[in-house]
Amino acid sequence: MTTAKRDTYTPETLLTVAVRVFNERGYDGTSMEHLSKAAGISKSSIYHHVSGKEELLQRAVSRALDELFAILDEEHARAGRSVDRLEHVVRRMVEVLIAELPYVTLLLRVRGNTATERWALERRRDFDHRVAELLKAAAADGDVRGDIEVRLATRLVFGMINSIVEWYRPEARGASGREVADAVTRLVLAGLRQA
Amino acid sequence: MTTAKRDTYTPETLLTVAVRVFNERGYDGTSMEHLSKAAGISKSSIYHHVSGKEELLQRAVSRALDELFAILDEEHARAGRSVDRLEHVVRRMVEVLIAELPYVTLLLRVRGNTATERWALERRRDFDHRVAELLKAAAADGDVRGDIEVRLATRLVFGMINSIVEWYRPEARGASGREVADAVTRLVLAGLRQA
DNA sequence: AGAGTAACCGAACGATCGGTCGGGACAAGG
DNA sequence: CCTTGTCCCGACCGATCGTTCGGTTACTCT
Repeated sequence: MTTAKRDTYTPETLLTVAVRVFNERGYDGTSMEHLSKAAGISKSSIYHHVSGKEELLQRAVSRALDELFAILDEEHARAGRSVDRLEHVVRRMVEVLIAELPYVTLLLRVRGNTATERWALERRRDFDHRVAELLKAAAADGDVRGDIEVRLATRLVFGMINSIVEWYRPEARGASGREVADAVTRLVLAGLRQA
Repeated sequence: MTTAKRDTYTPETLLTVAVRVFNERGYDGTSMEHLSKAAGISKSSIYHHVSGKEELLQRAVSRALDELFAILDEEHARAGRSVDRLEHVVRRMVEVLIAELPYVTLLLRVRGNTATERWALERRRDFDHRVAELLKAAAADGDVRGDIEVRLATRLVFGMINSIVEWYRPEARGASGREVADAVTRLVLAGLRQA
């Protein structure tokens, strides 16, 4: 029983199209008409696969959040010196962000207009706090410079990492995911580590 | 002839309200009904002051762009060693971003759905290129590390700076504008400068 | 007081929004 | 062959979109 169906849409394949359009036009700027044009099926047919526009958003941001939270469960993020665990998390965040680029992009742009968006914002805050605690622990160990506030540094580092979604394009072979992860890790840790 | 009118709206004061709402709900997610509620006047009254929704966006992003471009004309951005001019521009970008927070926030979120948005994106790209050339010159002087591509570093630095709009709130006395500018400049330059 | 005008309003415009509905095309299984 | 269920469609729903319009209020100037 292999998946030998006709080339028809599933909720997953439809999501791929929807997320692309959401990122191009913004979630609010995307109508179901836009989605139907991009998917090549009628507007009403979309409702055969998903309950509506918001379910597509929910599926997309959930996927991104799950991948990000999974980083914190990895071995190198749980054991070892705090500053090294932080380095691992930073590197993996960049890698996940690039591997799941459209989904993370959408996640980082939600504004909180609907219940789904507010739920996503809340989970994002949870994740941020977990990483902030890592940086705080590294500071307590004396492994990062003391002349920049931990809270401020966390936000700036997140800002740099998250900004990748604004310019990274996998098709344009400017820099591979690994190269970007290297550069970010080097730049951030060089700026943070105790001289 | 001082401006001793009644407390009535002008295009400028209306813009202040509109930009606030745009940032809360997103431009596409904001209806003229939302604006009228926030401004305390009727929907149709808004059209007495401005030609429509898009003019408000145009005024806002123009203001942000003008302030940013003005940085490049400042003396410290035009004379001296490239790496020092870069440091000055980075610091001033943070300061302008904080001083004109709502306007720059809106600018950084345009997606390109309308002609106005596409024009804003183009001017932003111009600004980015100007700063990238500064970093390139500093690299040619041997003042910044050579193991990170200039193009990549530019984008990451812009990412860190621009991310400030996502969390900085002037009313919450967490860190003053100057403190943030200090931290960013230190973090960025420590990561960039040749060891 | 009267004229002029800036500021504002409620009602309504056509267009588009997200979503619903009844039914048709088509492949699979008997 | 006929049923069954998946997949899809055009037509349409009430609501809301950005915008327009005719008209009223309220302030300024003479």
